[in-house]
Amino acid sequence: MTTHGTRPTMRDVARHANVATKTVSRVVNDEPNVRPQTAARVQRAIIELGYLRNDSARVLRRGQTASIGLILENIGDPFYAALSRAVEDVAASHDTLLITGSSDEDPDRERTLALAFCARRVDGLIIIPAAHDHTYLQQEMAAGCALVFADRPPRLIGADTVLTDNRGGAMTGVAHLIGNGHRRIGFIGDDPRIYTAAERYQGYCEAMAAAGLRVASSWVTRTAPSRQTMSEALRRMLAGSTPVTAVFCGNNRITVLALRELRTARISIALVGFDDLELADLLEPGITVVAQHTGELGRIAADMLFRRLGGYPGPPERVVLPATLVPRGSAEFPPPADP
Amino acid sequence: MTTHGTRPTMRDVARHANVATKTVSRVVNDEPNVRPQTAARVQRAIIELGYLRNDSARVLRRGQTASIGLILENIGDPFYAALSRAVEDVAASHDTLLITGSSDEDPDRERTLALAFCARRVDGLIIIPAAHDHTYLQQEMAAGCALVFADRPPRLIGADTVLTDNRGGAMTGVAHLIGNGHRRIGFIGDDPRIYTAAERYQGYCEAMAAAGLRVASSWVTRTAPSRQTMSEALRRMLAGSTPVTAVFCGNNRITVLALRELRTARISIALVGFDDLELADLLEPGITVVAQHTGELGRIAADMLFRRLGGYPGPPERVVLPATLVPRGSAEFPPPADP
DNA sequence: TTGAAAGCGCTACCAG
DNA sequence: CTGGTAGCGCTTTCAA
Repeated sequence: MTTHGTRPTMRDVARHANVATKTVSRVVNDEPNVRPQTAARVQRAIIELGYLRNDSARVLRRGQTASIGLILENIGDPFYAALSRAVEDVAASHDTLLITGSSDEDPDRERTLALAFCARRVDGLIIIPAAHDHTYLQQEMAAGCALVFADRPPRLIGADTVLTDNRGGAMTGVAHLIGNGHRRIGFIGDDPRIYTAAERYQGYCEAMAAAGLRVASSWVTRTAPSRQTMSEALRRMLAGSTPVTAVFCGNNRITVLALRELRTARISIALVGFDDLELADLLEPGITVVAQHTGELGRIAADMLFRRLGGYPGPPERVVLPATLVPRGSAEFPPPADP
Repeated sequence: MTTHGTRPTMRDVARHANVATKTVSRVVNDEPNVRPQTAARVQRAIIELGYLRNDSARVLRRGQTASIGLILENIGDPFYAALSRAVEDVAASHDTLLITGSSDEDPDRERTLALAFCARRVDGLIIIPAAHDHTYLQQEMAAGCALVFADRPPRLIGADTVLTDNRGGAMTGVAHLIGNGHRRIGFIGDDPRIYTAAERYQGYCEAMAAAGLRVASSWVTRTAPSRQTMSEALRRMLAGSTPVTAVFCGNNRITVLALRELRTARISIALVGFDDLELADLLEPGITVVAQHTGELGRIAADMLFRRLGGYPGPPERVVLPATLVPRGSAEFPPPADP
C-alpha cells in the first residue's frame, strides 16, 4: 500500500525485487532478454507496490509523447463532436492520446491552445483554424511537430489539409432549388471571415450566375448567427416586391435557427441547409441538406498526421471531400405561382 | 532558425544570453528578482532561438501536469459532447488541459484509458463509468489522483459523484403520460447493466405502481438499442389484446430510433423521451422530453474535481441534479377511446 | 539579483 | 541475461 501522494518509482520496484532499475524497465516495456524467473519476481514487486510507470518521465527521455492535439471551434457542436470521435479512433489505433481544445472561433485562443499543446510536446496537431495567420506555427513545424489542417486551409503557411468541397456543395444545393423552379433564392451564411462561410457564399453566387439569375442584396445575410440575426435576415428577404421563394442556409446552426424562425412565423418556403442534422428526416417535410462527410474529414486528417509522424517526406498535400445532396422534401416543390 | 527536429533548450537560451539557466527559468515563469535589463536580454534570446518551454520536463520536476482526463462513452454523442464542453471550460479557467477518451461502454477500455491517463500523471480524472468494479482506481486515488464520477456512480469505491435524478425524472415522465389518461404505457430502455438505464426503469415501474397500473411483460424492452430491437420492441407492445397507447423512451438514441420506426409504420401513440434532442421542438408534434441539465452535470463534476485538487479534504460527496419535464405535444393527448 | 549543483523518473548506451 | 552510468530539460535549493 502506498501512502497518499507518494508513488513508487522504478527504483523502488528494483530494490523490492533485488534487481537493477534497467531490469524493471525491461519488464515494464516487454523488452526481451529477461529470465522468466526474474521477470516474475519483478512483476510481483510491481503488483505489491502498486507501481504504474510514469509516462511523463518516459516522454522526457524518449522525446515522443504518443499524444496529439486537436483544436476545433467547439467540441459541444455535433459536427465537431463527430469529427473529434473519428480522430480519436485513429489516434487510439496508434496508441496515442488525444488532447482537445475549443477555440470558439477566436484566433488568440487558437494560438494559445496550439502553443500550449506544443509546449506539452504533442507529436502532432490537427487544427480547424480560426486564425488568419499561421506563421506562428512555422517554428513548431521546423522543430518537428506534425501539422494537419482540417475543414479550413492554413493561412500563410503550407501544411497537409483536408477540406470539404464547400463551394461545389453550395452550388449543388442552390442548383437543386433552381431545378425545382425557384428563381429568387436567399442566402444566410456565417461571418464571411470564416473560410467555409466565404466558400459557400461563392458557391451560391456561382449557381445563381450560372442560371442567369440576379441576386438582390436584401436576399443575402452574412454574419454570426443568432435568433435575432436570423429573424432579421428572413424578414428582409421576404419583404418588398421581390421576396424570395427559397433559402439556402450556410451551416447547421443557421438551418436550425431559420427553421425555428420560419415555424414561428408560419412561413413556408423551400429550404436547403449545409450540414446534416440528426432529426432532419423526421421533420415535416424532411429537411433537404448538403451533407458533409464529417467522420471522413476527421479520419483522413488523422491518417495524414500519422503518415507524417511515420516519416512521410513529400510536400504538403490537399484532400478535398465532396459534399452530398440529400433530398428530403423541404426543397422539392416549386415556388407559388406569381400573381 | 532551428533545424528540423531539434528544439532549443533553456541552456541554449542561457548561453545565447550569457546568463544561467535559472535566470532564463525566472524570466520564462515571470518570477521576480530579475533585473529588467537582464530579462530583456533573455527575452531577445528566446525570440531569436524560437524557444518554447518544454512542459514535459517541467511536469516531471514539479509533479503536477495541469491536465485532467475525461472518460465518457462516446464523444460523438451530443449528450457527452455538451458535457465535455462544460468540463473543458472549467478546466480552461484553471489553465488546465483536457484529455478525452471514449470507452464505448466497454469496461476494459475504460480501465485502459484511466490507467493510461494516470500514467501520464493527470492531476485528476472525471469518469462516466462503464465498468462494474472501480477498485482498480484505489491505488491511483491513494497516490494522489483526484477522481470524480459523473452521470453514473462508482462501483465498490467511494468518490465524489454527480448524478441526474434518473428515477425521479422517469417517474415524472411516466406520470405525465398517466395524467393524460394513458394506462397502458410501454418502456424501452438500454441494457439494464447500465446504471442510468436501470434507474429509469425503476422510475417507470414506480410511477405505474403508484397509479395502480399493471405492467405487461410485452410492454417492456431493455437492451442495447438498434433499428431492429426498436422495431421488435414496438411491434411487441402494440400487438395482442392489450396494446400500449403510449411509450416512454429511456434515452436520446432510443427516442430517435423509436420516432423513426413509428413514422415509418405510420403509428401515432403518445411518447415521452429521456434526454432532450436538438430539433425536438420542430417536430410535429413537438417531442415531450425529460431533459437532463447536461452542461451543469459537466460543470459541477469539474468544479468538484478542482475543489479536491485545491485540497478539499472532506468525505466523498454526491450531488443529484433534477431532470425537467418539457411538454411539447407528443404526450399531451389522451388514448383513443376503448372499443 | 544571480548562479551552481542536484535531481524529478525514466531509457539509451555500454560493460560485464 | 543483467547492471551501472549518464542525461532528457526543467525547477528546487542554497550559496554568492
